[in-house]
Amino acid sequence: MPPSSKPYHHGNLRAALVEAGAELARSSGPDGVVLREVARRTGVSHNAAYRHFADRDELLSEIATVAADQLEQAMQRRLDEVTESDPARRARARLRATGRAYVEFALAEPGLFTVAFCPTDVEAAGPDEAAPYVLLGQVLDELVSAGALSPEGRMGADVVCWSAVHGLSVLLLDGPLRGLTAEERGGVVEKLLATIERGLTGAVG
Amino acid sequence: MPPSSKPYHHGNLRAALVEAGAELARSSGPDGVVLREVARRTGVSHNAAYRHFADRDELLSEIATVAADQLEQAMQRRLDEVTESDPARRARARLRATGRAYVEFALAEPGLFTVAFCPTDVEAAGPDEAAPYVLLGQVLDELVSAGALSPEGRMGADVVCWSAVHGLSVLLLDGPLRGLTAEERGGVVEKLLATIERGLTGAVG
DNA sequence: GAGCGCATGTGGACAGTGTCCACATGAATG
DNA sequence: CATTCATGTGGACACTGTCCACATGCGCTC
Repeated sequence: MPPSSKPYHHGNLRAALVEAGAELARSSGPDGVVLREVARRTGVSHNAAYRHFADRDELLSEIATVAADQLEQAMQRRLDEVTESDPARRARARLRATGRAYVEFALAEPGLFTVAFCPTDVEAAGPDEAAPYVLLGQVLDELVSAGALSPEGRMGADVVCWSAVHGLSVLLLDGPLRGLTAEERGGVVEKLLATIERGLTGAVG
Repeated sequence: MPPSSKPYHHGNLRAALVEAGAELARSSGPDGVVLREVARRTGVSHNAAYRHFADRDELLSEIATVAADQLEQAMQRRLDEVTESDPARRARARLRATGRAYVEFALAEPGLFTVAFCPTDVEAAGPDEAAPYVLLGQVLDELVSAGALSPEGRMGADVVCWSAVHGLSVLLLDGPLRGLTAEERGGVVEKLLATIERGLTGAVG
């Protein structure tokens, strides 16, 4: 039986709900993910979701995973665009690309970005599980391999980088920094990336 | 007529509502600020608030101002504790104290901190109005006066510092970094502050 | 000092939400 | 073919923000 049509009562309701919810999240953020509206869009009665999710929160946290994956993919795309060949310069460029992509995604997909980080209480998993975090860790490891970052400097560098770009994203999104022009935003992002890079490696290349 | 008792229908209902709302915000964050509960706690009927606020959002944004003021006061207190006398070292210490106080407040008062930065749509005011932002700007100016930060480096430094501590606060609060022990948190905060300081000034004192 | 107006507070209503319940349906199993 | 159990339905409840018509009484005007 092809996964299209309706092999069972509805077929893959769970996936359909997550998809509809993600669409809602994209356009309206966490508060836009209304259980009854998700059901409506999936062409199913309210309550149907309760056979697949204990809670609205459980659906939200599933959507959050989807959003985090999209963020990671966006970062990966930007990473792949780096063409620099000198190892140290390459690692530095890839670090900057990571940060740039992060803020870029937040501004391009504010709803998804917000959902990706909305407190969910579910999954007591540490930061190691978050896909974007893993990616950042790899890039920092490259920096160490290239000799641009000392092993001592590597410790906790993840959190420093992440905090900086995440904070900037939030402040630009709905914090006091919204309203900046695209040009101003660009300058601020570069300044932040340069500062972090210099702070971690002691120089900027 | 003393502002106690009830000089008019209720007296200063507006202020009472804001206070009750702030209490709710402190214990339960933005979603905890429920119009009807605020009214209940103030001993007034629901709807009464509508004579003083157009909207729940308008009340929330008033509470946000209160929360921002408390944040600023907490930062100011920590600033005043710096005793270093050498100008450059003093300015650096004060910058670190500012950042430390910011994260400290976020962790100590998560509800108020979140409310202080929840998107309110009201007041299109730029970042210049936010009290904590002004404080940070002053400290950075001290750094320039003390010769520890170049005027070019000063440009945009506000945003860099703010982004870093804000991002860290958010990630520690309900992001993937919650669950860190107090000790781990302390280490991360210091690492972040040192990195920013080195990135801005080129050295760490 | 009497009377009135308008800001202030009240009670009721409505739509919308998340969640619980009892019930319906039908695919898979014996 | 009958039964079972996961899956989906419809109705209900408590709760929310917001709008409405109405009540109340302070402060102004005559």
